[in-house]
Amino acid sequence: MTDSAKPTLLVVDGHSLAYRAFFALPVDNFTTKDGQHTNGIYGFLAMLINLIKAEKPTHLAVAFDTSRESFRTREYSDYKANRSETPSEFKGQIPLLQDCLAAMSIQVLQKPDFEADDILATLATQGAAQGYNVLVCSGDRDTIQLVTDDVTLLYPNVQGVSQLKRYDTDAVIERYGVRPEQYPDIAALVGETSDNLPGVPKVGEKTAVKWLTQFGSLDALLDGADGVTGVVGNNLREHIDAVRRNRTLNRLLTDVELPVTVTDLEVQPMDAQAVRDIFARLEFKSLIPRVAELAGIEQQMAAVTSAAAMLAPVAVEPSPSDLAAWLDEASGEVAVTVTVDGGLPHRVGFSTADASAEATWNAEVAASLTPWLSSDAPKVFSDAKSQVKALRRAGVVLGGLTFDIIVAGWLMRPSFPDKTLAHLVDRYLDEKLPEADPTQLVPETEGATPGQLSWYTLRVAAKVREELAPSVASVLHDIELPTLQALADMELAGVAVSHAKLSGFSSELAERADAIAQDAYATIGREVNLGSPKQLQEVLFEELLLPKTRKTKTGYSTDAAVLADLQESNPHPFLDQLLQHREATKLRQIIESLDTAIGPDGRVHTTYVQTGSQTGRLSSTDPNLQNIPVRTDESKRIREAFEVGDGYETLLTADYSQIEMRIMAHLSADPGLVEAFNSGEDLHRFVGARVFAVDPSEVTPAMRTKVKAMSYGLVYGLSAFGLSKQLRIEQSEAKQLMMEYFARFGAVRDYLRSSVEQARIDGYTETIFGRRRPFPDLTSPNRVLRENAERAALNAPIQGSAADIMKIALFHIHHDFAAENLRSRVLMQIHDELVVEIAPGEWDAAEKIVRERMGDAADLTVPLDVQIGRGSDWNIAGH
DNA sequence: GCAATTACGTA
DNA sequence: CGTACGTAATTGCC
Repeated sequence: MTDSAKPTLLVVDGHSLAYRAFFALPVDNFTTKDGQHTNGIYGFLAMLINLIKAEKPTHLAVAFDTSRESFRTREYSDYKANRSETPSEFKGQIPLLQDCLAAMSIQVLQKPDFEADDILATLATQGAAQGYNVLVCSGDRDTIQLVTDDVTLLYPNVQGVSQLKRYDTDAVIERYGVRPEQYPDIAALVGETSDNLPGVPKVGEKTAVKWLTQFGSLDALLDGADGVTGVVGNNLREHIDAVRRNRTLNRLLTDVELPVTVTDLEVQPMDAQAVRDIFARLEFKSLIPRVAELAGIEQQMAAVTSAAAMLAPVAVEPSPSDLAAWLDEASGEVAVTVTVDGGLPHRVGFSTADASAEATWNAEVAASLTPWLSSDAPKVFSDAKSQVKALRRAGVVLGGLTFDIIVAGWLMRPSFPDKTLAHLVDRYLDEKLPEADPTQLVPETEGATPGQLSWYTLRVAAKVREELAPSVASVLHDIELPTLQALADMELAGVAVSHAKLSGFSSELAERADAIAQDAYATIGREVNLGSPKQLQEVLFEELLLPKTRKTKTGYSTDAAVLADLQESNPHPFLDQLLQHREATKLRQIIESLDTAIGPDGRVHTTYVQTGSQTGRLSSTDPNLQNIPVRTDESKRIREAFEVGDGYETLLTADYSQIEMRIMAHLSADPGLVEAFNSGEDLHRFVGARVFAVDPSEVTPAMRTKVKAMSYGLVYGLSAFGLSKQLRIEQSEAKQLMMEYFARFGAVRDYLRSSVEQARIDGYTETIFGRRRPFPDLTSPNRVLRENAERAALNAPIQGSAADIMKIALFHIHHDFAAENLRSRVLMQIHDELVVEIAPGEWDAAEKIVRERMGDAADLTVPLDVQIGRGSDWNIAGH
């Protein structure tokens, strides 16, 4: 029992426990999508969390070995020499584990030349002397010697680390028959196989205990060794030096000099955001709430000493005219929050540095506030787009949008999911946004009102601005905020989709899928769920006995590439039937989701997620209009359902051709590639002619396919292995192709190399327009993480610059259409393509704007080529 | 009911 | 062992 009046010090041997967890947990179940093994980290943290929860330590530290070498190996070179090489899968986990502990504000201690247990011994001794209850958690038996009335050992059971056994003095006596301080004497006599310390032959615990009880101490035993009879007595006399050596080596040091004292180990509040970040990276979803629970306890404790968070002022609710007058007089920026109900404004709230006000949206409020809302008076929002849309539905065109904290937060940290005001309040203000609990009918806590939300928004904006690099700020103001307004209008406009065209096709595909399924069942003689990879594996690899394919986490892959390979090596009708079934059902899925998304206005309104990618691209959801099939004949029928809407004349599509390769030419300034784009020749033909040293007219389709794959692959960091795989050629041939390619376009390789190197130095990549993406993993000692980061870093400036260019073109077009009073409007953006709905009589004017704005969006050393199409539906217009 | 996994559509 | 996304179905866990 612990004395609750005393503080509790918990010291943990990180290395030995993580190592046990590593072997106890199946590595297959603990691997991130990046390939990082996490079983040791996970097992250790799960144990530590349970331990903290159960023991509630007031002071805490985790110690690590720095390497296998220590003063002990210098004294006895065979110490631990029999241990097998530490698996590399484990080694890489230790730095990540230490990152986790740092995020949890847990003190990590290690010291060259000493083992973790020496640090534990030193801290335990200090702690006990200073009146702490001390808990030592270690997987090394030598720590038994530390147990006293004040020091308890927590030792893992044989299996894993989930169960810890408590050793106090009585428990040690019960288990080993001697007092804790005598345990090293026993160990010295018996020896420790795991440390490569042989003891006295034929002497086990029983004999050792008997001797010690008989002689009273190890010294007395060794002095009186001549009096010990029998074979074991002879053995003892012969191995007396080994015993002395063992006893020296297994004595833990209690006077290691450390940079901290026990009082410095007081439990600190966790950095909640850092914990979430690193746990998310390691994909420890289930651990996050468990840590949060702990953090809650700690924050309560910490709150006693730290100042209470500022409380949001109660917003006043003035008359509409007073509110408008107050806004007009506001000197600086005003934060605005519009709550939306049924797509329309419901409540509006405003906050300046020193006051907040709010109102319920109605005709009178709308009339009073519209002039200010549509003016250039500076306004800050949190996630403006949905609010901009609501206002626009109410007839108000928002002006003066100068900051959006969600977009700005994303620009600074595009990889982190700070997608709500609450996240940002947490991260930048270190406060909790009051939120109503949606699971409770009568919430215990009130949610913040719009005025209060604005107050938080304004304060977050100030913090975010401080951290915003100038180049990123310019991306926000010059690209993202204008784009936001254009996106709002695109979403509101939607695109007309014909239910009639879709529903017929859908049932046709359903019938086809059904028929294929029946054939497939006949082929294999039973019914299976063709949508279940698990059941398919049984059929393919156990019943049809086809060769095993690429491994996945849960078995063997059955994806299309794998099935195509199988079909080639082991042709079987089932494979084809499965592929066809997949194709039909997938197509039907897409059609169905599209069909159900058609609104009462006959149009589909997607949502563009402006913060949806790490590179600067948009993403599209509910439904995703950026992955509508295009490659096959069947998919054309889907695009035919995207029609010009009532009151409009035709659709226009405009796409950038080879924009990423053009950006590559610009950034690398490769003379060959620049010439390719300035020559007017087909890019792949031109490149093929150079690579294969033939005349452009002699470039065969096969040659063109190869250089095309190579060119596109470059942008993604493709390897010779990947290239050979894709082109189904020998790796040696792929290697040769890459050599020839770089011999002719060497500046491309130089650029790619130097851009990754620069990113390693800076810690981030930057697009032509200054958009940044951090890459902390470029310096990771973990090869998987590092190489993944290198490929992403290679791609980010190219994909990101293309996204910048498209956004610039988009908002310019949007702006020009309005400025020239055209009714024509942009409907969709598919990364390098725009779809525009042209009002009657406006083709020439609209086409000119689109062509010029896209062509002039960036000033590169190569031209931006824009392809324009026209037609009554997306399929026709897209040609 | 939720999360993980697999597969697949786009640029 | 190719970047960036979103969706849907199955499956296993809580």
